[in-house]
Amino acid sequence: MHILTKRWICPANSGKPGRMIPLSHQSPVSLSACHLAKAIDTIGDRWTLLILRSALFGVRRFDDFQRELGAPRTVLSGRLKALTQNGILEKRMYKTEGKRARPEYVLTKTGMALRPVLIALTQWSDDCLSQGKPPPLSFTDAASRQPIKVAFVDTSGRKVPPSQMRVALRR
Amino acid sequence: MHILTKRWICPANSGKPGRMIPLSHQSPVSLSACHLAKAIDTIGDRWTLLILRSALFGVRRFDDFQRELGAPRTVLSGRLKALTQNGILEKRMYKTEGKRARPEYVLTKTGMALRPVLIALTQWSDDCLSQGKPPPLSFTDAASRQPIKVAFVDTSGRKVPPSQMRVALRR
DNA sequence: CAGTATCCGGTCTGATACTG
DNA sequence: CAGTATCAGACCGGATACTG
Repeated sequence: MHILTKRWICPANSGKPGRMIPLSHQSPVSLSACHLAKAIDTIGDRWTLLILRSALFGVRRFDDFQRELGAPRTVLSGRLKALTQNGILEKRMYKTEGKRARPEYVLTKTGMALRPVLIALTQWSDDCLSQGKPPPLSFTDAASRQPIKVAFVDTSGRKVPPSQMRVALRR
Repeated sequence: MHILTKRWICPANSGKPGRMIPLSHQSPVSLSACHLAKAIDTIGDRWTLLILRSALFGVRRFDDFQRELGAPRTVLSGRLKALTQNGILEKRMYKTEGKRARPEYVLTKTGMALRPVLIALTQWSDDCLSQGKPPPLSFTDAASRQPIKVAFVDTSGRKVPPSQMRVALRR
């Protein structure tokens, strides 16, 4: 039916018709087999994303999430449970001197691995959504103090321009 | 109250307590001023994200989206309208020889700029969510044919390890 | 604190049908 | 095709209260 017969290639879209992603009537991968779709099912929800935002900023306690997000407690409870079950947050007991233990929700390794996603989203917002407003946060390299961006890199660690990126169906 | 008094620094979390993001009771940026929160409000919704997934794979027509996603037509209609109003999709008329014009929804430059976000999400899913299942898609450099990853880079285009990344509040 | 329980009005979802 | 119309039911948002 289309390009997929041999191998599915997705060039960059520069706005010029010739370089546009070719029209297709169906994605190359079914929703049920698509890893991206699975990720969307797991964290692609407004409250869940807002919780992850706060978590990346160091928020860990139920009432801190609740106060900051203004989410109904029942909803927050449900989302934290789901994130815990999916291995993105870990619920653990935090004990301080003299006080009794309290639960806290901490990002697991899997949860921390979402950082590039959320930072890429932040930079998209900085670049495309904010009309003139300067970004309140800056991301920098600890050593050089230069600004950091999210971008495509090859195996040697060199930046690859988006126009050079190709998507192919695994054989 | 916490680290924010001087400058807010967010080191990497390697799982070891000493390197964890410090506990905070509140994010350094209010929800209303946060660019990330704005992005979440704009596209942080299951159907919207699934629509963007299909759009990046070249789907452009109403019924193609509907068939692939199984979304209620009313919902799909609403999401496409919102994405168009937010400048992420452009609704335009596509005319083919002899047939009458039909509408199609094409990613704008702003929409295409979401590609790193969705590819980062795909790679997160590949790395953390898929139990053994190999990813159905591969992302490569057109020239070298090497695999491509989403990562942090500095201004010189060199990859920066996540542990070197710092977040600071703009003064 | 950290939740669970309950209630209510509203929006979203899902299914099906209908129109230009 | 590309939508709008309609409708029942689920889920959400907001409030408040209760418990360990």
